[in-house]
Amino acid sequence: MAAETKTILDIAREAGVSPATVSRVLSGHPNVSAKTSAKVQTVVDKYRFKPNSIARGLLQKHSKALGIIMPDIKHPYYASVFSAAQEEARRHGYVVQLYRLAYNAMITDDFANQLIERRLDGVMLCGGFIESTGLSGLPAVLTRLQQYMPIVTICPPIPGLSCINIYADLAAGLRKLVRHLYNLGHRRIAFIGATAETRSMGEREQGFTDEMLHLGLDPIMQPENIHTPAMGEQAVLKLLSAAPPAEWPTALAVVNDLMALGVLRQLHAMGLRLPEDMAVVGCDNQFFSAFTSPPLTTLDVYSEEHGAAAMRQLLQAQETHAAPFTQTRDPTLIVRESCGAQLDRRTPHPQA
Amino acid sequence: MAAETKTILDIAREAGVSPATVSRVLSGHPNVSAKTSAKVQTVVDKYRFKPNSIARGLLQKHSKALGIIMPDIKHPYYASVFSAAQEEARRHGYVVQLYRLAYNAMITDDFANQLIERRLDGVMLCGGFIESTGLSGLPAVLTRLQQYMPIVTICPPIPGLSCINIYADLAAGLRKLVRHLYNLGHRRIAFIGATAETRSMGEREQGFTDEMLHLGLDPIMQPENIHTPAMGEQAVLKLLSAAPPAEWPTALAVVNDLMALGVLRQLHAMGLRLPEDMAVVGCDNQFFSAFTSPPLTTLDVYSEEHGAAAMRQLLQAQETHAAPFTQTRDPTLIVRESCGAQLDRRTPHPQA
DNA sequence: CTGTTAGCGCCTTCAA
DNA sequence: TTGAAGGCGCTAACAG
Repeated sequence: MAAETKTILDIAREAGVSPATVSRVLSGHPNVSAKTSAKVQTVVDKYRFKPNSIARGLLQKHSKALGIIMPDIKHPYYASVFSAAQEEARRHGYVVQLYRLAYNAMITDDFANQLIERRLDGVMLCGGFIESTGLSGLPAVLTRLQQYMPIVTICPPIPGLSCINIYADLAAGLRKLVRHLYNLGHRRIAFIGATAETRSMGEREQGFTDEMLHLGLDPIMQPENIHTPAMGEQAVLKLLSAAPPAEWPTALAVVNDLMALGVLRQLHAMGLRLPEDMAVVGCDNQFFSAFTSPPLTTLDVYSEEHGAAAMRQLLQAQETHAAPFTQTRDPTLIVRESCGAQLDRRTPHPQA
Repeated sequence: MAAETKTILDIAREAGVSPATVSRVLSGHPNVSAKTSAKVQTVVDKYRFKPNSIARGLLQKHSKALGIIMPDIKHPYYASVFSAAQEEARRHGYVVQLYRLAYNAMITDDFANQLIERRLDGVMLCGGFIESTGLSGLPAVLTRLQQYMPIVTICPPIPGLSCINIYADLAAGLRKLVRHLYNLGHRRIAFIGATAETRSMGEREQGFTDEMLHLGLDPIMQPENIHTPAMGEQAVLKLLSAAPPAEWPTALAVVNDLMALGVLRQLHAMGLRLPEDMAVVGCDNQFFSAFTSPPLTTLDVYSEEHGAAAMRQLLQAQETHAAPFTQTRDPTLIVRESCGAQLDRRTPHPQA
């Protein structure tokens, strides 16, 4: 391929100038006479010459490439973050590279080395092992990586690591959700998908439990480590078969909208009317959440805004060695029909 | 950042050998004595030295980076393709960069130049303008790009362009879908989302129409250029308000599952029972399609398989200048409940 | 087995 | 305003 790619030297020769001059016109350097510039431009156009950005990068010590590390681009949450981040990077002349890191995979030294060898200009981390609560060398690896390039994370702050950090306060979000259900008359509320394995999931659970206790209610927990639609179905089955219908919760808070997909389906399959017989709320406000039946009440967690903001900070961190900081925001409650908010309030919901 | 990055020269000096020797141990070259190798390795480890892959690339004339061009990574179809392609590339030591190209945006010379300047080792194109049916300089731009790097496309073949090409035969898929509905007793079937703007969408429409005519039925078309859930809602509204209920179609074939999301919702909102009052089928078999209500009968189009296969071909095309070829496959019918296949066949569906 | 030499393609002083 | 020279960090001959 690229059979006989011309170099800046070829162009210079043919234009009868020095390579330095060609370099100058290529980069729009001011000190070139209009005549010389035109002469060079002609040859450049003739061969559609494209300077080798790799060679340029070698000299200027940058790759104009940023890494994005996430567990699964097929998950709509990550897709949103990635998409917004890519667009922001592009606007600044950078390309993004995706590095997949499985949900349960540690960032090994080898993994970090890849990023270093590629001389990335920065790295954005989102989800996956970054969120692990387990003991690990995570802060150490990232601190080392950070000596080579700026890092920004989209997740609750990592203890022991100081870097730019942006996230949605999911605990606050879950509190909103619980309060909302409470105001609708619900007293027996279950949380589906509880897990302490990752911090962002742990935060949801914490927010739920805190608010329940605060309201004097007994939190009903249905733990699950995996939050797929299929697990949502199973979780409902387990939860509801553990008690007689009279003792069932009247509302279900699901750890995320993806899992809620399965919850809704299972509830339908059991012949329950939604939201009359059972209210359901989710979290993440995915593209499909307005189109479930019934449409899902959920939490907007600003995936795109955070992806773009994180990228902006990363770009900025390269120039100004800005001090690490944490930025957080409370999710917004999106009320649709699955919570039953539109039901006639004069017929109060059956209470515990 | 990267305060005082060591170079191979520093390592060589400290180890008391030549840079060439360091290079050799780094790349596992055989001709190095165990003793020297160990000596060098010690110094390498001491400084956690990472060779600059950019510099290496400059010499070896490769970037070990591949470009993936698609319109919207948030769309689950593209996310699947991208995800599988990334994984395949990674396994071969390559990174992938995402280049977004809006649905209706032409691949300009500038866009192609970016790829060339980055000295990508190959490019994969999927969806978007690549699929445009309009007159355009598309083959010209891509043919030029192809002089610099191998190209593989995932879409129906582009007239005037010769490159590796992988795709699912959507026309054949739609024929399957229509026949399936026909066998279930449906005679009035509408196609929602018809458009000739892109070839892959045009193929779906063509397959639908062909099979309807073949069966002696009158194809009912509801054209739409945009295939989002929201447009699905509107399309149903338009279609059904154009005729009295007695003349409504009994089945709807929707151009893709995303749009079907809105179709299902609107049908629910109108109080129709699904699939009894109206059968619905989609296309693409997205992750959510098994969890709609009712679960959607659809077509598997091998997004992941094709993403991985395309990447494999791209990698291979670099070494062996393999001749361009086209590979296609018929989508698989995925029967779920939205088509009514599980309904009691003894009570035949109301006929036209 | 190891070192020397010569660049990869570009940019950036420094002189002219 | 322009050119010459040196080097970014690495590897691939070619000697030894």
